[in-house]
Amino acid sequence: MARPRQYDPEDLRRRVIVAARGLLQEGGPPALTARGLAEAVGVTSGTIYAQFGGLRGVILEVNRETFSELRATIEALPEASPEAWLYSLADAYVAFMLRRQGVWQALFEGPRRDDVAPDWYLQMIKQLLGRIAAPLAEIAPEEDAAGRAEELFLAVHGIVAMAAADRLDMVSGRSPEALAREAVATMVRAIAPAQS
Amino acid sequence: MARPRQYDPEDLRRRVIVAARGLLQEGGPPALTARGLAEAVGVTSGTIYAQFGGLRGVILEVNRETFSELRATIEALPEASPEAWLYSLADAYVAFMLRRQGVWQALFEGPRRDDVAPDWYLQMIKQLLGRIAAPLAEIAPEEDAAGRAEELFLAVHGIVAMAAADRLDMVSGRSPEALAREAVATMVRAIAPAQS
DNA sequence: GCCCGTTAATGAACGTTGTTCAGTAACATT
DNA sequence: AATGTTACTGAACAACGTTCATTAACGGGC
Repeated sequence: MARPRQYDPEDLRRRVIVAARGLLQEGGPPALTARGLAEAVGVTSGTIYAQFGGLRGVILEVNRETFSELRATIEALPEASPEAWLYSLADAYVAFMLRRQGVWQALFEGPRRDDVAPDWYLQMIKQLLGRIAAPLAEIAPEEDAAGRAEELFLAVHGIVAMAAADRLDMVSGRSPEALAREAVATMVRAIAPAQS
Repeated sequence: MARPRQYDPEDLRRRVIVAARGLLQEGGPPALTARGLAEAVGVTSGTIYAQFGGLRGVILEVNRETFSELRATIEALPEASPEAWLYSLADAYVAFMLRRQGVWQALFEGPRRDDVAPDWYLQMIKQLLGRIAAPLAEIAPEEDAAGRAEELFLAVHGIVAMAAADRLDMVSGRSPEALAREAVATMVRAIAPAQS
């Protein structure tokens, strides 16, 4: 009852997202333009608007995948003692960002003051915080693990955000990995029960 | 030997910077457009380009003032014990950002990968780090105060950056002030000599 | 007194951006 | 065959940063 789809919509979505990630990766957020993306995929910008509702929609889907991969990466971390696991999480988190700097920048770039974050955004963060809280609770049962997890996450976020913007060297000569590990160490030292 | 300046260049620079801060403050970085700024000041965009070399130049001057005010704010903090001073620094830092969210966002927005930060940028950060390191050194003389200062700064930066982007509520229900103070507390607890 | 060199400032233009939407093309149904 | 419905195009729009030919207005040289 209609013109047949020239592109399989599922396939098209995938190709758009892949192309968008490619553009972000090599040129950062400014490289992700509607026309450039359309050309890379082989359609016109109008088609992308029909499918995603705009560039923000595309970025949102890219971010969804990024978060999803981050979760998978974390789930795949080998089991270890609570403390050791926190270190490997810090390492993995930094490495994850470094391997996708351009895409990572899109995660935090330009959220306008009035747009609401989708639910899955919040859920992903909540899940990540839970993953941090668990080992902290084991290390120091009498501490507020959830609160400490927020704190540790934000500390590492500060490091990673600076590194993602290529500005970490303004603050420190150390590598983001070293700084992230130290943030973990500091938290552990602060909450570990005194072992006189 | 030439057309007289229609505007006192010094006065013009001031008016441009003030207007730019106003636009940033009420609409964030997207509100700072060449034409909008020119109209707000009462000149044409070409004049701004002649004086500042472009929008980046204007933002740079705004940032210089922001940094300068931040330094002044910190210098004006009342003397106190090392630990108490760190808390008031954390408070002042958060309050400073909250009172200038739009301007603050411009500090970290869109530095392209290839542009170098001016010297005074680095100097301001170095100075701030030094101000953090001094009380840390008093609290824990045997620690690497400079390294710890970097660490604490980055932890607070993570909090403040999230809050500046109106995204802190995705991570924590607590206020940025509370989180920043806790970051200080954690650092102090981690490095304070064991007092058993 | 007149002209001219020099500089300040304008504002029209260029290219690119996100976004929209009237068209067009192509199939399913009647 | 005619019609309805949908997918897709691509031209258009407004706004952006930026450039630069043009204009305006003065001091100094003849």
